[in-house]
Amino acid sequence: MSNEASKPDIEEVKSNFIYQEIDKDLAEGKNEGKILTRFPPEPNGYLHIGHAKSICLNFGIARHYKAGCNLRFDDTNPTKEEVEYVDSIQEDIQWLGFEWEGEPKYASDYFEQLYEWAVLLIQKGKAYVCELSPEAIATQKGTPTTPGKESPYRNRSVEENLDLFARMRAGEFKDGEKILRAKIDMASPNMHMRDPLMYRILHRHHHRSGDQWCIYPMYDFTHGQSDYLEGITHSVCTLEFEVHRPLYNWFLDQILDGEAVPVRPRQIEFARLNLNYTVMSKRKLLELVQKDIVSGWDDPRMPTISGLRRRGYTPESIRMFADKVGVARRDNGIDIALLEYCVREDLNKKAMRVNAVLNPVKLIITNYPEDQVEMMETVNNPEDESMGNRTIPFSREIYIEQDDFMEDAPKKFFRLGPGREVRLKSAYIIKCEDFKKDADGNVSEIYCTYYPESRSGSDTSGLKVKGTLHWVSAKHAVDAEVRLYDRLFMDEEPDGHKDKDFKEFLNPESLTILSNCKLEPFLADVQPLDNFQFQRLGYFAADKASKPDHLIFNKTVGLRDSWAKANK
RNA sequence: UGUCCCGUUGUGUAAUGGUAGCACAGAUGGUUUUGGUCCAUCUAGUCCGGGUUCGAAUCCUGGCGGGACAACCA
Repeated sequence: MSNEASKPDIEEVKSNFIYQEIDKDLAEGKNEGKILTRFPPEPNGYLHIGHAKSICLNFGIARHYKAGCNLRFDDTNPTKEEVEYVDSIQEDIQWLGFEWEGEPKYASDYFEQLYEWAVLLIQKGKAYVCELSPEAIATQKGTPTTPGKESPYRNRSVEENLDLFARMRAGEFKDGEKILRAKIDMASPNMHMRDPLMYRILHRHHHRSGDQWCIYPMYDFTHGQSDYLEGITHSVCTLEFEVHRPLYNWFLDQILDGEAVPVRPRQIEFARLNLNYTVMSKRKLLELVQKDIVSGWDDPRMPTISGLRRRGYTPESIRMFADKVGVARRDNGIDIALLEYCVREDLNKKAMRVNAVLNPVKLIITNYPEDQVEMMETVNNPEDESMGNRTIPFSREIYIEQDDFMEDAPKKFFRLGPGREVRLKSAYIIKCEDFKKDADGNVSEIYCTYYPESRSGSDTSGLKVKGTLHWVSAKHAVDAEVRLYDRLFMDEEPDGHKDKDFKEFLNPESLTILSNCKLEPFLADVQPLDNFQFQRLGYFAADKASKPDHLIFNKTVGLRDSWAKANK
């Protein structure tokens, strides 16, 4: 596998228990020393940050062992799956920096083989056609603490089962009329071994196989064999599939019938990622999309890969996050602050510093010549000298942030107020002489004088100030819309309440649109998804819909703000 | 009242019979033309009881607590 992720941009972690298990298998000489993993999404929604953990794990294992990782779509349910999802999943994986082995695989490619194996099981007396209704099967199945009852159809002859199953495939029956079940043990303590469904009738168009089939294999009858067919050595998945493992092994045992095979998949489970203040189920995310609670799967408030991308997260930051959350088997709840830390950490080194005033108030430097414009030199990124310098225009009238002025400021306030002095970043030190309020009592204009000898880079004034403000020259400013985001939910675990719907915890202020923002002219021709640090504010990325005549920026994450914290 | 899985600072995660470490979060101080970054310091943990052992987070055992499993979903 050769891909971007093979450049270790972060310390490679290989200490989790899955690596240790693989090392053991290798030491025992299993699978002829081969390693092949796989990422097996169902194309029924967009990928989210929880999938990113799995992707980084599976592709990361492949990278570590110089092996491959397959992408396989587990597309056995045509009622929920769509090509749009197939496409988005591929895009997201590639964006994250990974490359799968060969062509993408599809469980639907194995339908014919799976059908043959189903026939084999019937022939061996290990599967039968059942005609019970879903409700009847549910009651007959028992509960985790009480054994189930055998179906009256359980002991049909092999010939009758073969005939019925062939006619199921031929389309002689309606949806739900008949199913194929494995004949295992209705009293098993493991519910999945109580004669599980193998095939159901679904007269539905499939996104790949079209109308070729009207019976579709269940996931449980598909997954293990798909892994086997592809030669997957380590089938890494989340904990909820642990109880399925005996069933996968049972199917394979029946099919292999004692035959020694070079590679047999070994399933290893790990705990899924939980992030606080959000939900992480495709069903719930789909609901947010369908009910227009968010603008789509890639709404920047969504925990989807596409949402995070649009929000301004980088692939590196998400990989770093996956690395830091680790892999284990205990339930976990990750603090969203860790994700934010990762993106700040990455963007701090990469993002160009620019000036943007989100809530502007005009400031007039009364002793600065009316028509003078000076080009002030400023560093693009103090963390990376190679990013160089640029110049920004300075003039008599500028915009500063409303928050940077207080009429009656406390002693610890290092910004502007009557009689106070501050440095304008990359420009002069100014002193506030006066200000004006509008009819509503809001500060509408601030009047200052500047110290000509305090020019940035050649300051001979000897003046010392505590605060530095960002600013934008009024006549050179470009207008922009800036979208601020807060967490989508106000509760740490919105879907963790038994009697309350997760939507009750939606944060009504999760999106704030600022339409009167003033940016330095450099930002006039940005490309969608370009990352910047708006000096003193945070990291922002141009939205996918941003255009030169209507600039739109999304706030990725704010800078750490010890002033705001101290004032809480 | 079944089977299986899991309990390490607030949150994650290491330590695989031998000094309980790291990261995030939190606190304090220093540097700073971003109240950012960076640097330094601090806070805080092996669920409980018994056993094995020179020695237990680790092995055994009994509790307690949490999770998964009863879709013609994956």
